[in-house]
Amino acid sequence: MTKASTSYERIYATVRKIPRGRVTTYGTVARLSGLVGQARLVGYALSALRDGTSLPWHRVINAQGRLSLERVASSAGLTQRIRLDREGVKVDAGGRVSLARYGWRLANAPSERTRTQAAGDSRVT
DNA sequence: GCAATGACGCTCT
DNA sequence: CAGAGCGCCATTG
Repeated sequence: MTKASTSYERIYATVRKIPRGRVTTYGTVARLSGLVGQARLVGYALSALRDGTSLPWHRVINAQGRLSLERVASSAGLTQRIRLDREGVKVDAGGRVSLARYGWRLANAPSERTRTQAAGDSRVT
């Protein structure tokens, strides 16, 4: 690891808290890590991981309920699928997971939409 | 120090 | 349900 440290550690710590047999999105991890709206950093941190990691990174998927590794066509994508299936998480043929069923969420977390709305959204309630 | 990249999210079409 | 557009920001070259 070159530097990173704090930000990465936060993300890793959050990922470790993900209960087995459940999946969560990068956005959720980012929020719980204090990086509201910075889901990218989560993916970036996980990309820095390597083989032999004790982190359940396979439980972290994107908000679309898809395995992000499929997106980058990585060989690890298959590994993620196998691991999830082994935990009881059914993955669709297209690499999709039912977030409504396995999605892990917390109540006490800031909403990232707040930021998005203030950015350039005009349809206020 | 600047420019480009990225395991993403959300809304609209 | 799928695709396209826009935003946010740290890491890397």
